[in-house]
Amino acid sequence: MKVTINDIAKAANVSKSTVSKVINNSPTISDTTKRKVRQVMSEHNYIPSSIATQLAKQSSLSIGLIIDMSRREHFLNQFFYSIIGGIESVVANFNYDLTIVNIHSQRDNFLDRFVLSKKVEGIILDNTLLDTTMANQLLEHSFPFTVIGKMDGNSDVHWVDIDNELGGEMITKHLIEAGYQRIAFIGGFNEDTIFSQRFTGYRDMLQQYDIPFVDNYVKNGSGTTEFGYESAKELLSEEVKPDAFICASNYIAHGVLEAVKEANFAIPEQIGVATFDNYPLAPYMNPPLTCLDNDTFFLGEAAGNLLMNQIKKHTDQNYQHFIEPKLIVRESTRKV
Amino acid sequence: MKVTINDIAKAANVSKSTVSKVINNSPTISDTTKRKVRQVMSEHNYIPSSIATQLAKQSSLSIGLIIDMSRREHFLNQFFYSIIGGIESVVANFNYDLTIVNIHSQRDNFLDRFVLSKKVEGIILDNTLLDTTMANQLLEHSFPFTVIGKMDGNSDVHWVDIDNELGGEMITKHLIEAGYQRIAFIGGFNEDTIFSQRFTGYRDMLQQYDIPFVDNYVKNGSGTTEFGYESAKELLSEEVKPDAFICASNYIAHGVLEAVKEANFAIPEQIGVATFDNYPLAPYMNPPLTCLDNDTFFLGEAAGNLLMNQIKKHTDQNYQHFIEPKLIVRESTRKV
DNA sequence: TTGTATGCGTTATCAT
DNA sequence: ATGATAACGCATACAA
Repeated sequence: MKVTINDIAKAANVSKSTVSKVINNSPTISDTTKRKVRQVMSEHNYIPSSIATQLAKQSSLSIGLIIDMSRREHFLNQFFYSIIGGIESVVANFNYDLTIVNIHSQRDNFLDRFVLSKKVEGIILDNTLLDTTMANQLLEHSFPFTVIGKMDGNSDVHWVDIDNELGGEMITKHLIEAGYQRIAFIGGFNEDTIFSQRFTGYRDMLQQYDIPFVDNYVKNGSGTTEFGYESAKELLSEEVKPDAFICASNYIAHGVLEAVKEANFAIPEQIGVATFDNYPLAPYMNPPLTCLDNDTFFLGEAAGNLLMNQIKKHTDQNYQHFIEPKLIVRESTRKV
Repeated sequence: MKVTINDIAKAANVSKSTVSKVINNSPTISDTTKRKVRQVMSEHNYIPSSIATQLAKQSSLSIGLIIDMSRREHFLNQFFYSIIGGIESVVANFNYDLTIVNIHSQRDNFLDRFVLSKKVEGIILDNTLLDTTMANQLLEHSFPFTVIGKMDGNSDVHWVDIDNELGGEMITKHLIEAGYQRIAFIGGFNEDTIFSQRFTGYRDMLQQYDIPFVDNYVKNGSGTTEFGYESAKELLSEEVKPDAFICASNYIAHGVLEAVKEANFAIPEQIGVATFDNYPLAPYMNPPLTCLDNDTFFLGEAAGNLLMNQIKKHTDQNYQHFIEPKLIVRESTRKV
């Protein structure tokens, strides 16, 4: 049933090294032989064993994307599909493919399972999955890896990240220039890097415009609709209300929208609302929401390129870089 | 730098077959030897080569999930993450892992690339990616595969699907029992299997309740917010308006909601709105939307089990089955 | 241009 | 309980 290179060699009356050379289209084989062998191969429905090739070439031709499926709420989850698409689009050019590696237990040693066992030739993971120790281990083994998300502390680590700080600046600047004066920031927890980076951008931009930073206008909490609703409601009942809200997530934005409408303020005339992370329904909210858009397909591409360059030993002049978000202005912040 | 089973054998003063047996925890090796060898292995930081093991065992320990990334709009994409989670959760139990295989060109022969080359031991794909010819080819090779989505025509094909027809029935029945009489169905194109199955359920349930089927109450078109909006607006301006809308997608639902509010009808008192495919923001719409919920993690699990049973040659009594959707009743259809 | 021999790093069979 | 040796299916250096 199973047909190997030997069967082809016999059937074609050549040696198996000749067959191998035909498979790899070696220039040292005559065209007539190639034709003959190929003929036999297709007659016998022969496809070389990928595993045997891997062993002989000492290369698995696949890379791993490490994820932690248990964290359902993770920022990257919603963009999983497009990130994978981006990664795949580049590794496919090298005939590599992509293995999804889920981390199961706390100390799931995917390093052993995939890296040292040579099951994959490189990995992509996000910065929450990698501490400095592991990064150094990988570097010692000179095992190719790329991090999604900024990594501090080691200038040899290849990473690509969305520029969340810039994003925070952009969205804040937009609101200021649109004419809003008292901008609230309804966000997540400080421990969340993405949140705190965005928050930093917000804070810096206020300063740049000499707008006083009001401690009370910043709400920390879970990224839920309820939290958005409660926060906005609370702020709107104060003496000096905010006139704009920056929401750390769409859920929060929904809650804020509800609260603002309930309090009978007009959006965007009286209150502006902007949110991070554009999503398909954002243009169809009432009013359509101004968002920051992240090109996560491109993020995946960038990560893929960074990794393949390491694998192929191409030098990469710039292996730590940010991807700029894009501001999509919609009705919800068109004050004028 | 690279340490193999031979190095361990020498260092431990045993033969490499002994080392191999220790690796595989063979009962024929004495505990003392095991301890000794394991000691040496960890000292040398030795991890067996996955590729060599694969070749020797003739098993790649991995399965493939075939997808077509170019179809960004495909129904299953939004559930990609949870489907993968479901699949991974079962294959991981067998120490298998999951390779993402993107189909690039029209006639990308993933059959050669992955199936015949033995790069993976089984595949999961959706029914739009597989015609009867290919299914038969796979069956001939007795290559394990599982289809996501119903496959007609061959009783040997393993598949699992969401019961969309039942879903259509459930949502319709709910509306009828909630007191709505004239139920419109705003959907996609008839060529879309998912849509037509749901539509069939809708139609059947009307009949079951002796409610006349009004041709005009069914709108076919793209699943966009615009289409939902226009369709609802049109229907609401008729003499005998519908008093409920079933929406084929969340985008459509958004459009319908807008149109209904604009026409100043009260939801759910005057008009009921229900939609397929529960999504995170559905509970936070205004009003919260009644949805049909599909457990896509479970769908992935089911597909994984169906596949692993084939690979492990466990007989599966029931290898074609539906997953029941769940109706989540929210404010938008609470007429009374 | 083609063939021979050997290696890739394991597992498995059969002795011992 | 352990070891020698032959697979596993291909690639490649070197010889012819």
